[in-house]
Amino acid sequence: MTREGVRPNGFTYSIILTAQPAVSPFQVHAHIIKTNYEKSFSVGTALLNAYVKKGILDEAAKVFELIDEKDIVAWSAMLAGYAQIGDTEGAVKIYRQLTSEGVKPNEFTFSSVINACTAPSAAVEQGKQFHACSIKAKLNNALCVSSALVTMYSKKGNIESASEVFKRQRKRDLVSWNSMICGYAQHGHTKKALEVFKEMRRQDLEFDGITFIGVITACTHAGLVDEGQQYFDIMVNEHHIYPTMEHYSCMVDLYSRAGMLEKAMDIINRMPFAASATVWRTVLAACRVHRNIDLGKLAGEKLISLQPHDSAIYVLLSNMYAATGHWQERARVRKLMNDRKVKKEAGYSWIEVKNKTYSFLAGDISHPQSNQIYSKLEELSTRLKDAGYKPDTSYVLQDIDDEHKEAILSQHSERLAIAFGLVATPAGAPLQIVKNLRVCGDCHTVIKLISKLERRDIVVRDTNRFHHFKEGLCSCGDYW
DNA sequence: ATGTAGGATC
Repeated sequence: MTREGVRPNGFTYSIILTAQPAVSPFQVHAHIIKTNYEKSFSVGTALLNAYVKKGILDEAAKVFELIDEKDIVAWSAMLAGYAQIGDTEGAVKIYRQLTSEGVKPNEFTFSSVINACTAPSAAVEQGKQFHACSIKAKLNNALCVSSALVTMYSKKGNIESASEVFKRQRKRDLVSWNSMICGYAQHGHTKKALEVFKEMRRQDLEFDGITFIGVITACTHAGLVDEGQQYFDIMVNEHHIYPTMEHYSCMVDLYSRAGMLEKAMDIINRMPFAASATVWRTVLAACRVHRNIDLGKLAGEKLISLQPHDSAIYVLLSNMYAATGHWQERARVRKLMNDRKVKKEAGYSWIEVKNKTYSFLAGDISHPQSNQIYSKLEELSTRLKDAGYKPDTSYVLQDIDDEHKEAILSQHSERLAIAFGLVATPAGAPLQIVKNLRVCGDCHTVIKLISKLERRDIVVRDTNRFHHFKEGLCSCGDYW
């Protein structure tokens, strides 16, 4: 077109920027600058969105700034960019700017800003506030807003509100149903997840691959191995949905978590893809739990070759060697880690108290109320022991004496966060904790006891799922 | 004729 001397206009750029597979936004950007289309809101929005899809957010923000008259579509596109990278503060800032300039948010705006509130570090209250705003704007019933709300509430640990939003929906589409199934699945509310699925069947609705990811995950979290396999078969044979890598990952997780590692390997060997890092990670984690050192070694080495800079892999592998007393192997992995300058990700826990988020590292003493936190932990320690608790030091994988191990356990980040929650909130108030790693077995035992001793409902979200602790028991039934 | 949205396993 340009060779024949036809000048592109705004439509040309918008169309080419949304073409699939995506073209390089940098290249088109150059043409846009040359022909002076940077200020156009439609071209600018398409361009910034192209940068967002590539994850280049600062470039997207620069493009956004240059748009002359930013309409709600341009604002929403920028907001969606921040939401996509999980930058809650950036998204909230954009929302405030657009409303203060008198621009009226639409359903896309709310859907994105609520989506931005699903980030682990975002305060639960934040999402709730945008829910309220969407009600005021009469946009809360839009499909994309409702499903964003269901996902936000369930990811923030509030499955009751998620299901409330879902129940009140008069109109639903596939995404609405999938959001609810996946929410229940992540909370380990297997029965409810399957009930929602059954309701879809009763109404003769269409499913897609994501529906079954939710359903199989629900089975995984309850150890329903046969049922999980049945749903996979139904998906393939009755609904002719072609399983993706993600489905095979779920199946490998289903079997390996239940300790059926041979069956898991069978799937890996027979699936039509090379196993992804996710698959091997699942296997490795299960090998650590079920103490299968040979397979763990295989999975660990595969993983290290696939992702040589992922610290979590080295940690899992070295922990497995430590847990089985293979100290030489453990030293080898640690050395590899040092040689490659791979640093372990620190374990963090967050707790929200009065709309503020507090974060804790293991052994953290930086909090202003540190003294109170540690004396609460002391007090709890005595009461826990009276209640029959014995620390399980096998979760401490340093080669040190038992007394030190107990001290390390007692200062895990989730315990500090809970102790702070106990002293900083009124008696009986529920606590919500978020953790960036998996909760350890000993902490799991302790939190169950604390929920009983202190009469508190405690919800812990780790990297895998939610644990609802209540009256000495956990919703996961000790299977996670 | 063009630009913005929600649901996925580790």
